[in-house]
Amino acid sequence: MNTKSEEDYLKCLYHLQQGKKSVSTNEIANYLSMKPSSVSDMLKKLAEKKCVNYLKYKGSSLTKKGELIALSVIRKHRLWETFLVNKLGFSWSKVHNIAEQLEHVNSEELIDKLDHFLSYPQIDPHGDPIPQKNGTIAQLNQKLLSELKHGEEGIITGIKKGTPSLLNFLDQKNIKLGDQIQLISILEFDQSAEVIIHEKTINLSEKICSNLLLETLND
Amino acid sequence: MNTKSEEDYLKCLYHLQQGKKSVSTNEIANYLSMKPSSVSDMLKKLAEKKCVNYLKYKGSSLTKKGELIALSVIRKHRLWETFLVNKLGFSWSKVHNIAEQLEHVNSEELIDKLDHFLSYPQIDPHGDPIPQKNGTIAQLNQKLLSELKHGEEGIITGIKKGTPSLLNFLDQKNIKLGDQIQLISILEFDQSAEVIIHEKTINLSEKICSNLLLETLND
DNA sequence: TTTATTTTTTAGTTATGTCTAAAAAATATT
DNA sequence: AATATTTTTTAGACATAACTAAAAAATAAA
Repeated sequence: MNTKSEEDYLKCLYHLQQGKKSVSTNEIANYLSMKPSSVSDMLKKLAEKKCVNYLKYKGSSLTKKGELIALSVIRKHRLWETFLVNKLGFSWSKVHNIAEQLEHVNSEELIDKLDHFLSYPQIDPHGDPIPQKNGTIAQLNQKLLSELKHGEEGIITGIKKGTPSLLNFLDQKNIKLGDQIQLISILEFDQSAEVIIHEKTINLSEKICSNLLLETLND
Repeated sequence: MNTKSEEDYLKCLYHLQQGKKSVSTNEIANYLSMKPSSVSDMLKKLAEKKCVNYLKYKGSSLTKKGELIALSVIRKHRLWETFLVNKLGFSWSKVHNIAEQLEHVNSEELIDKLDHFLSYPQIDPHGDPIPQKNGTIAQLNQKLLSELKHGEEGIITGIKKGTPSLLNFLDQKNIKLGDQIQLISILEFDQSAEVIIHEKTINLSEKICSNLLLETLND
């Protein structure tokens, strides 16, 4: 098993590594609000555990083993965030710190059952993909609601052009960032959309659909 | 804030103190599987934080402050156990270790919302009372289902005389320890009972009712 | 009541994970 | 290419919370 601290470093490395081949000690220190000397120590330790590739003075990267651990922590984090928002009614923006704690609770059965309880979500309320148990993680696309195909679904992650009247409308309908939305059909005569949100079907005008940004799964 | 370790000691002291005025260092060490010397150190520390009354060589007890902390940890533990059993479908007997971890997650808002999500339960799946937010904790009674008043409810915590046919019947109806059950009415002609369990109303014979042990709230 | 036993505490050690300060390596500047 | 600057590592210190071993206090037995 890994300590909370080790898990935090691996997760950090995963996030910083995106696109690059290696991450510098200073970057990690900065991200975790720690001193570079502390980071050196931990990198040495994680290298011994075969979780990171570490070359003195040359930066570090996750091994396959380290990556799988990082993904499992991210999986737990994002499942808990989904739970906090969808089941407990937390707002999208207040769940991070709590999920930071919950992600370190150690029980595979707990996560399996939580995943089931949440109906195997693939995107968290921030619109980030939830890694699967086997470590695969979906690539997401940002799309407008108006660009969705019938049946396709996504998580609301932004508004293209946020006029007060649009924000007001969304607020009144209780449509928020992090909400899941599924396109059912588009009516021909006015291009308005039938969508399912909050487990209810409603109709949204073309103008609204072309202003709602979604994160969607790749097909 | 208190460390996980401090919380474990306070909780332990709460449990060991029931009925007594003070608890010996050895008892605590034994309960927590630690060496008495470690316990002495921690008691000194908790005494400085005004959480325990500690007299060298004379044993220790919780202060009011320490008791409130202990009760809040126990509250978290029992709410999480209720969640694990009632929402995630864990069996009664497998939740303790997970709740041991979850009880140290620190967020008042999380616990408030969890409490609401669970509909403010008063008894956990083991039949133990859940402390309220203000630190009050109900006294429970053990009763037979047949002794309940109309509308009264309880948690199944045992079977008086467990014949194979009774166990078989309960198993077949999926009635388990930790399940909540509410008495609706008793039919006059055969003394059988209408009860609500698993959100459904069913009828149980007098013989079954007089063999099911429940923990119930005091009136 | 003196001695033996048990309990508890103190003193010193260890592992984890942080820190500061100084040294070493890598990178940038002249 | 030599020097200056930045980055990274090493070395040593500290807090937490455990440990072992030895000393001190309390309790039990002779």
